[in-house]
Amino acid sequence: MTFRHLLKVVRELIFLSAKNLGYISEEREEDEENFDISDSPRKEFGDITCNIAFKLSKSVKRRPYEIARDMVEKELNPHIKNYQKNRSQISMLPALDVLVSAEAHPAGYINFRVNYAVLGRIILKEIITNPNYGSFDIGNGQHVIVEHTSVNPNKALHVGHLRNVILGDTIYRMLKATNHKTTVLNYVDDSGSQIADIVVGFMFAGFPLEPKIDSNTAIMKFDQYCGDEVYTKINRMYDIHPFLSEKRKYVLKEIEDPKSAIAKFAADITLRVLENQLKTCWRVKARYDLLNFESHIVSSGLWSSTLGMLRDRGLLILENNGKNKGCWIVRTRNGGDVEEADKVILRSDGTSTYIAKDIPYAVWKTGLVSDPFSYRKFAEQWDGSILWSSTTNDSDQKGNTFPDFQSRNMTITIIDSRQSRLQNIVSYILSSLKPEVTNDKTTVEKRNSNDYIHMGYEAVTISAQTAHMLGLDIGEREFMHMSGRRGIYINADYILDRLHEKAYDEAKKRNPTLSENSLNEIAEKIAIASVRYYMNKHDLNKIISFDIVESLSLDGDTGPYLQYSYARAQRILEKSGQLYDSNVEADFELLNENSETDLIKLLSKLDLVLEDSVVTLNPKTLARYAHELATTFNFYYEKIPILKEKNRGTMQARLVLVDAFGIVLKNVFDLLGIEALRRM
RNA sequence: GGGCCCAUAGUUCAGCUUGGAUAGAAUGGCUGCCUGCGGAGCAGCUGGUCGAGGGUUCGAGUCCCUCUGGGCCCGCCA
Repeated sequence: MTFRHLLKVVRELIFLSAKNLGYISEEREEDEENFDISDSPRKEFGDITCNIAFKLSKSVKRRPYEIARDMVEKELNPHIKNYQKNRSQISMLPALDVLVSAEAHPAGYINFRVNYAVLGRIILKEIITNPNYGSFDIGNGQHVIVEHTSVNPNKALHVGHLRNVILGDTIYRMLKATNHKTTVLNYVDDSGSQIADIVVGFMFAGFPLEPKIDSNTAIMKFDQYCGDEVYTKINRMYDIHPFLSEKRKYVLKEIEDPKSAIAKFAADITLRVLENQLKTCWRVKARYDLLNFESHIVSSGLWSSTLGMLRDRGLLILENNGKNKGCWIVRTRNGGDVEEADKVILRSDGTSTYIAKDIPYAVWKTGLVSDPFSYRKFAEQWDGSILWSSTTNDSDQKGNTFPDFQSRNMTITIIDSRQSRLQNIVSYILSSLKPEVTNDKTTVEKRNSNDYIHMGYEAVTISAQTAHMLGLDIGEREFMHMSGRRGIYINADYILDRLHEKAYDEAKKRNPTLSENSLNEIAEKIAIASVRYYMNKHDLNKIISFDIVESLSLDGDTGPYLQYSYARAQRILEKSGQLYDSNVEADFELLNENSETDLIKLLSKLDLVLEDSVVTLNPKTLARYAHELATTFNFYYEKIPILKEKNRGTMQARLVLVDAFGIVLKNVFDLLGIEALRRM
């Protein structure tokens, strides 16, 4: 019995009442079901509110208030008062005793009041006894592929990448909690020109293979060294030293041949950078199931077989005229009303464009081809799971049994919205390749719209203030876009380290006797919570203007604030010692303060919130809920004494509430990838 | 020129999907609250022509249209 069930029961009750009074006729049932049941915006309007009277007033030709009053007096209140009699008509009937009354508000709403003694008893008991409270079945075991991160392996992650990693990992956690089978992919573009840049830097521009170690600074991570030093500098050197540009072309060509010495060197570098990048991803508690290497798409034959398939279906066409003469292209003006330029897939010299490898990859993901890859174990991750890697060397997979990575249900690709156009093209190609299921229209519609989802989000930019701090001139602009090539970005580990230091200082102030180890452990968890909450709480369609000063704050609407409210609750439970026994029945009628019933109501909404977040693929909703939980509890904490309460029964009931709050918040933490702390 | 996205308090953002009752946080500024369950907190004050103009509606921050300002994309770059 959660708030979701409660809303459902109220809906049934309203619907039944409206029908009994003739407001809704049998034949128009479907149209008339379009009314809202939701929680009331303000306490004085009760707990649950319904706008059906507004919706009916047109067809019934009476004023909303009259309809509302009629329903309340003749049907709703009698039902609520005598709910026992109506067992046969209303399902889930235990819920009816959760309602106290209905009333018609002069504005036209029907407002219901909830019996918190009953709701509290049901919901708190459920929370305390069910460790998975909040998780429920939306996915029905459906297999969903989530691709995220996919950072070119020539640089360290910056805060923009962090948004991708964290959003992706949170989506994975949400899907898992709602009974989806999940496979998380990380695509490694190991054959692009950015790799060539690094190789040129090492082999022809004299960059040492190991970063220089300053006497007083820590060793620079290799991925950071490649990105900060080699990549940005080599890009400036091309203009000055034309011979390096020549070398770049040469390297690019050599990389294509897996047996060449340069290809092997490039592969070593790629692997080293990748391992460094993964450390950062793992640090923020992301995890993956599989690494897909771009080069394997070619060497496995997936590339050529997909090309063949596209040609056979007439999707890939050799252009004979115009500016694209001699290229193999996809005509992207689908549907007729959108006029777009055709997209070149193969250049006239036979080489492939940037989007090209995305197509076979998407085809592979959605299971439109049988799996051409072999797999090997790449690493064991922090959560104990195996990270696999694609390989084209069959001997690698000897004795390995690996999961089925392809999904025939749904794939979600998380890339920032600058890639929207390309993702639309990929999606269009996939839907054209898909076997038609013409006998079931809804299936076709559902498949085409839901199968391949691009989850886009806006970029993380550098705020004006931070840009000034970094000595960047941005004129009158309010923010500045990051650029890997130009070396304009804020390193992810750098931000995490600063947060760690700050959290360490704060924790030491409060816990002077704790060991260094414990303090560092706490500081790290606070740093991660801070950055994960920050990335999750923003709207996907909004640019994040990243400000270093503001992002280092540990107060207010931040991850640490959430952790703090959890720690407070745990300290109460800890101190209660023998006084609290979660197995003992409590008298929940004693929880009648507003601050208590507000909290109970909020706790009962977790599954509603989770459902909303999953259906709309929007972690923000969950993050906001976590914050609301924390503020509601903090208010309660300040206002109501618990351990100092004289009445043992009241104390017991309050302790149950505190315990339940902790469990719910921790479950939300698990979804957001934040660690709960008992002490900080 | 075409497409996508954004505009709400000094600042950073919720609320818009599904229209409804007095537009919410955080932060900043000012003011209170620790011998009390942890002050990484709580309370109060301050602060809003919801970018502009039309339209739909009994009712628009929310839906539709136009405009303005800003960002991104539109390559045989990646």
